[in-house]
Amino acid sequence: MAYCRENDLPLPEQINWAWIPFSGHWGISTSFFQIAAQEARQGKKVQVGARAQELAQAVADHLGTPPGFERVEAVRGYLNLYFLTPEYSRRVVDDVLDRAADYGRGEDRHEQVMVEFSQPNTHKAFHVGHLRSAILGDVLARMLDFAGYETVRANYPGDMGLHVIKWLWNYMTHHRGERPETDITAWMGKLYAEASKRLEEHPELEAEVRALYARWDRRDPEVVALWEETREWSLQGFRALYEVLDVHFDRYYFNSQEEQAGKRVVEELIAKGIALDERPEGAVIVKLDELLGNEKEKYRVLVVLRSDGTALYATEDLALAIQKFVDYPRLSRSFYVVDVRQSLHFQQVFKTLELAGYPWAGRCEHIPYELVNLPGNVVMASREGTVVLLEDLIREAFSRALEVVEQKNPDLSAEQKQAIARAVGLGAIKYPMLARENTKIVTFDWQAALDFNGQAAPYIQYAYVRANSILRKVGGALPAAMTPEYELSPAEVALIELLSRLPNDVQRAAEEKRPLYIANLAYETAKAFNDFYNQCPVLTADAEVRSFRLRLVAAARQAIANSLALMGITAPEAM
RNA sequence: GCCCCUGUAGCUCAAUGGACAGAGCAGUAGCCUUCUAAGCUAUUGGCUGUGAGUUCGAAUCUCACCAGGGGCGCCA
Repeated sequence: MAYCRENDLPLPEQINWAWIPFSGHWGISTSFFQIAAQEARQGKKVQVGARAQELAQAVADHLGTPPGFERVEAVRGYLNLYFLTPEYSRRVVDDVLDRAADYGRGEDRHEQVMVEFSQPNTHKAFHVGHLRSAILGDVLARMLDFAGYETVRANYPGDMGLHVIKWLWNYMTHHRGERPETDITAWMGKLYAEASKRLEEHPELEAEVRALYARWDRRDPEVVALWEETREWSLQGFRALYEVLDVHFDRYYFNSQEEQAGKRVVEELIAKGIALDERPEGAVIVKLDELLGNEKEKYRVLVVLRSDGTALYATEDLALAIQKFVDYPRLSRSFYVVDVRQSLHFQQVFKTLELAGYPWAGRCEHIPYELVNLPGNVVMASREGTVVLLEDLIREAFSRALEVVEQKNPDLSAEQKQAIARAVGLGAIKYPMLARENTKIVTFDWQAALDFNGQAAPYIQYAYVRANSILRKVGGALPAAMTPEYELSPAEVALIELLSRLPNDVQRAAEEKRPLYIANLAYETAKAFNDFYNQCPVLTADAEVRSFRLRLVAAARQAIANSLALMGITAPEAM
């Protein structure tokens, strides 16, 4: 800046510093293309590339080598400032070790946010397609919490609807008195699929289902009692699965509880002139584009109540959105992790609430994600039988991981092997759902899901294990904080640089709701560690080198553990 | 008809508007008396769907088109 002023050059609005994008080199860089381009526009006859390099060189000469930096160079229009590696290395390693499990954690923002995710339907199976919302939502909540937000995790099971009535009908007519044994959710799903099949084969039986729905509407005690009992079975099954997945919730909302409240909200909308009551010929609708004066259709029409007066999903969503802010008045954001097909629906609901005058409506946000399909772009649907049940996937992943650990490390105790198999199997399941854009379809196939090599969670866990193994061999306390006096190898510099990125990437991932950034960083850090592991002996190195490297290994282990924790993946002590 | 998402190596995916577009898998050739080989090294593989535009600079932003997927008044 000073140099520009002195030399009568156009001042850049701000200097954008970026990391030098070469591995093994560590520092910051900026470019001079903008200034050169500005000059060109002002009529000076300059060739932008060459002029940028000229400026970079001039500034490099002007700067000399500022304190804290090792050297400064001008390359192809870029000005690169290389850190004084020993000092920065010490700072990063010390920081990681001092803050330990909190390394990467952001400052407390004094803001409360809610993440609603998972929304499983009771009386149905839990398949791999449902897994994405559970894992994505869980990790978003972990990231937001770690980034410094007070985070409320909410679940919203669909515990009433036609699917439940169908299930109850099938149970009452064919399974009365039966109870689920193990794999509750799979059993519930089986009965639901059976109900769908029966009704498909004998459409005349629909009348019985309708009659049962009417009994539910009257709150017939027998139906209500059976619903309550069987609903609890499903919820119990879900709790067991969440436990295995290490996914937890602070708050449960049920759509059965929002039904009446939703109807009251609709009454209010009608009274305010927002909703149009076309009953009995039509439904109760909100003509959003008309209300907003939009020329082109954008929000279209939201149906908020059926013509027969019964509630829809939208009815309940209106009530739920309100309920969340009643329960948590401080909420600065209310996130909905729901698949992308419901984007329009949520835009409509939030816009309707805004029109109704709820001041927080703009703080609701839908976080869309794409589906998990089967090869050939086949959508998972219980009715079609095109599903991979979560129970089956977990069982397969665990047993496959157990096989591998038996082979790799036969001397461990059976208990240890079980724990490792769980950690590895679960990691292998979660990672592929996190290491891609939310808006990209995940194609599930067994082979890829059970491949423990390459860019996958086990690779990252293995790096952790290797670091752990070195430190275990040494035992005792780490050497005291120190600045490395020897010349660090490129592998060491690259590793330290990656360790330093965690805090920044946590913020970025939380702001953009993209676990992908953490998944990538964790993998890259593990890769850098393996590189280091192969090139830089630790235990056999000279005393001073050994001491610093031990600290570096401990820091790497910590950073990897922290990013795995952010992804809800366990770091095993051995593998 | 309108709107949204996706299109990058044979396959699955990365890449704050910046420096030679990178990984994994698959293929090929190697590395275990040395901190765990679930690892590492080397090598093969690309007009980033097409065409314009903006910019000093585009996989990235804008527009048009092509291809695939999804959503659009009483399903959830």
